Amino acid sequence: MFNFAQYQATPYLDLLAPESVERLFECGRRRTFSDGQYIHSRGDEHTGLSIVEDGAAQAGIYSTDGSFILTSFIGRGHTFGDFTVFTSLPRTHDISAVGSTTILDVPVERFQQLCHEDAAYMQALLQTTLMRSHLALEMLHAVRSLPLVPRVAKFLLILTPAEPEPTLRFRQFDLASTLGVSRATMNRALADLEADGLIERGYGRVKICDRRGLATWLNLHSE
Amino acid sequence: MFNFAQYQATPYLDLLAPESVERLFECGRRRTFSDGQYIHSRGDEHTGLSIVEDGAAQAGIYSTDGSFILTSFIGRGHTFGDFTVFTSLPRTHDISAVGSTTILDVPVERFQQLCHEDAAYMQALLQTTLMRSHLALEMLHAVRSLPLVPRVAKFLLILTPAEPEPTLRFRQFDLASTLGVSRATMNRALADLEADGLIERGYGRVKICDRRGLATWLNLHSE
DNA sequence: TCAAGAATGTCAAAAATGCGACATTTCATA
DNA sequence: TATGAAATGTCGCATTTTTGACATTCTTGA
Repeated sequence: MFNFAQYQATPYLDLLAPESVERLFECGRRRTFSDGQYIHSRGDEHTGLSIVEDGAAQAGIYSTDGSFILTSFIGRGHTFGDFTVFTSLPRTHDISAVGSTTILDVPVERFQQLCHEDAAYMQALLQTTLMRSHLALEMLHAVRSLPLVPRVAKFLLILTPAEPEPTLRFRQFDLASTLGVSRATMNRALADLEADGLIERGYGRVKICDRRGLATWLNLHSE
Repeated sequence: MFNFAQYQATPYLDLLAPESVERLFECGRRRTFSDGQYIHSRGDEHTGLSIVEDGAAQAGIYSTDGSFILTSFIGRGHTFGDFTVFTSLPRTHDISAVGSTTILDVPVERFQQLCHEDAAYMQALLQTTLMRSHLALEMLHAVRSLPLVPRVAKFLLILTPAEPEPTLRFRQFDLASTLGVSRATMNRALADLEADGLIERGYGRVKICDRRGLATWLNLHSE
């Protein structure tokens, strides 16, 4: 259910039976977005559960200086906006599409009704939420206790999607903001990891060459 | 449901109807702990949902150097161990009692059965989990984007319980580890906040004099 | 294909933080 | 109540990181 070595949560849709997914699809409204397009902003009052049907999305917060602080990568089958369904929180993050993306929006009342009819919807949501919460806590712990390079490694493992390719399409500037360090420092850390053959730096992207190898390296260097 | 100014999540028990709480109490086994006593450790395979019936607990991770990195304060009515019920994760944090504390342990199967009988148990759990997840993400964002003093302020707001008294019984050394800074730096930051009359430093404790004032101060200084 | 914009790689000076040390204060308890 | 242990307050000095700058490389679109 939870793959430690991969540092990735199981998508919501993968926790539901195929027929439940089918029913969910019937309740939602589809919207498509092109690469980089805004899906919604932090502070929006618009409620509802959103599901990535195809493509992917990024959740984070834009700073005033133009940098983007990434919080999570939302792959196919994952949800966002769950906060708005079960608490009275507004949207807490800026979400934008990564590649051509289809989002399924399920209105709050409709989703709550589904949960009422079949507890599996809520249980699956609780499961992904717990896993993602765990990952957030792991990031929090990393940022406070790990030295620079392992810290970067851990963030890369958590934030980089396994599918469709293990690449984070991010400028080093944004990656630096995401870790709370400067671009120069991030560059040095990435150079270190690249020297060990664990990642590859590209123009506007970082590729994890060997996910398992990086995880192993991290275990060796996190104590 | 969620008090922004207070940065505190609603306890699980407060989200349940009194009769539901009653039933839950009948399913669990009570254990009492004295101040500082271990409840369980990170890595434990022991499963089950734990609820703070009386007193309080701290969740965090012990470092090899003896410092304690606090992740959350678990007040009366809050749960922990939720990970073990709905995912296959082991215990992810070290938990210890704060003051004289009574814990209610509900076995996994028993709790799952309750959820099956009444969806309210799961919904309430989902709600607190989402709120706490939100707080974790806020801490994560703070640690990456805020300057030292506001960062300390935000952590104090999130980690310090409102009840029974707004005091964090922590050495500056541990507080420093929790924020990922040195004791000297923490001391300077606390001195700053104290000079503004927002907190009071004590021996082994930090007191928030004016919670609302601190929140207001934070809003002014977090951009 | 080429030029302009954008991102990376790198350096030196400045700033912030960590580290170790030590005096002082507070607390627990003998 | 006296004493030792524990925690705080502070001070230089060493180290790391940031900042700003600039050359280089890569990408995109005219």
